[in-house]
Amino acid sequence: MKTSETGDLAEQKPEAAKAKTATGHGPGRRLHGALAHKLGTAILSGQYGPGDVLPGEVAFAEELKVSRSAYREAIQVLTAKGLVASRPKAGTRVLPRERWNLLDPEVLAWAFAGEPDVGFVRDLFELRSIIEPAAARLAAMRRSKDDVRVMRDALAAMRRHTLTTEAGRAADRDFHDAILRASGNQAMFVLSASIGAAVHWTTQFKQRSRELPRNPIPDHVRVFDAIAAGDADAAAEAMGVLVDLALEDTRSSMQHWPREERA
Amino acid sequence: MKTSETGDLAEQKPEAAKAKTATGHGPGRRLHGALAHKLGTAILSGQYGPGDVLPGEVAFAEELKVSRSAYREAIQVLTAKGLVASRPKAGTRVLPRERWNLLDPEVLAWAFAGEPDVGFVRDLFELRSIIEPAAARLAAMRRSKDDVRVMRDALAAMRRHTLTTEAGRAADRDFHDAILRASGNQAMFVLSASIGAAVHWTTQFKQRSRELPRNPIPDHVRVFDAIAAGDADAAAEAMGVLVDLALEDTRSSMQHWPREERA
DNA sequence: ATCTCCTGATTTACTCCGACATATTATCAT
DNA sequence: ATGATAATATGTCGGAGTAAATCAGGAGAT
Repeated sequence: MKTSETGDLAEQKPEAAKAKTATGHGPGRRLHGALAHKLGTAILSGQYGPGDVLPGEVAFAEELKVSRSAYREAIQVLTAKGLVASRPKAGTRVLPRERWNLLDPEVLAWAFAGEPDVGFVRDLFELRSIIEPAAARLAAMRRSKDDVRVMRDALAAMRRHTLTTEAGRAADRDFHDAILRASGNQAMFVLSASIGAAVHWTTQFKQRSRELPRNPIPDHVRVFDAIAAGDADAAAEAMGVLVDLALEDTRSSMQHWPREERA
Repeated sequence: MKTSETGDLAEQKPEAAKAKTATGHGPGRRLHGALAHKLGTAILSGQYGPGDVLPGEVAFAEELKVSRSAYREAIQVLTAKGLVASRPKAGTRVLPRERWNLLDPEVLAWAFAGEPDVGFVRDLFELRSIIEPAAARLAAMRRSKDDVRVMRDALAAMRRHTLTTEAGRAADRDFHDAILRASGNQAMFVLSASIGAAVHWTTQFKQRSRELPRNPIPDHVRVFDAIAAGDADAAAEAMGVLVDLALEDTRSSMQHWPREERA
């Protein structure tokens, strides 16, 4: 992959892919970034639960073989994402889940780094089933010619590569991204980063379990046609079907899909 | 609750409100937190636009009269929220708006710290008009007795204090929070922090311009009754009306509401 | 002569270290 | 039980050294 979630800037640069972007010296990111990833996944995986208090700065930093500065910067990242909070004397403790910015792309990545919580995946799809049809409706009303072109290109790329390849999955993300962008709503487009991540991870899951049982192209074509034609109701309807089918595929590929009741 | 956006931990503590939470020694938060706020608002207000590169660490830290440690920790916070990215030699530059986590509660607070962008407010209400009716629908199907009780209490508090008081606005937030929570969807509840912030700031706006022209209680009662009765369609419908009315009020209180076209 | 590619030099962020300041909790005396 | 006091962990500071990426220069090929 071309580093999709690792925070890289300078995308205005035409191309400088030296193919050896992964320096390989252990942490690809900077040290504090790698630390934040390590601690973030530890928290998301439940290794440190809400209310738990982490070891003291000096002790923990020494245990992790990093300086206090690097450790503190990592903690600031986690604090910014609502995972932990620090106070003098009281130490650094993990906040209740309600405070976590679960829709933050990086947090989402951490959540899917290990075995993802099936309940959370269900919630994400439920959110998709609400957001994306509405976005498709707005996109049908507001899309520009440029939006349509991007969607058409992404669709063609999907057809060419199929979802079995990374390029195909990237095209899938591009397609959904283009719709969110065409909705003309900044706040909604921000969710595309979150939803895109969710789609990415779950698609990977489907991939892992078995061959794709369904050809996703026709569903996408229906959505595209409706948006291109400016038919808002049809776009929303088609997108609703698409998400439902994706949910169905994901559900069947996850062993036991619980209908857990909320506590 | 007091201190809605200031990151306080230890809410499990029964009560330790010393009433002097605002220490008053200038920055209420820690220094790096105050710095992040300062820089964040500067970026959100457009003082530093996307692509701009900030002064070097040493120079900027000295100019701000803080140590490089504090400055760097603040930058890590901004980086975690997608506002900036740093690279050796290249410096620290502001990322394009698309990368900003605009739904992060803290970022939202920074966005509303100055004169808020009317287009962005419109987008937030549009998002509300999509999320909240859907959440109300789910809440009608899944609400527990406890959820209903919380909503009833919040409604009573709203009636008692009215939206002219801070307590009343807090009750309003609690009401909407309770609905999002009752939806039984973690991902959706996370949005309540964002939506709640948006409601808070816009309500404050309405307050600033003139007396509330409309009594919000009846709308809320209709939503509550439908959820309590378990009528999903009625709940979604009532919530849709509520958001539309709130949008109408906000629109009329902002001088010129542009129907700007997207670039 | 122009362009490409490689090489090195400079600038900048990154990491580390040790010390002090501050805030909060816990302890102890009243 | 209440207040002052001490202990402890986070917060802040300043400097030194490392690693990395960009820019400039030069050798080579077109």
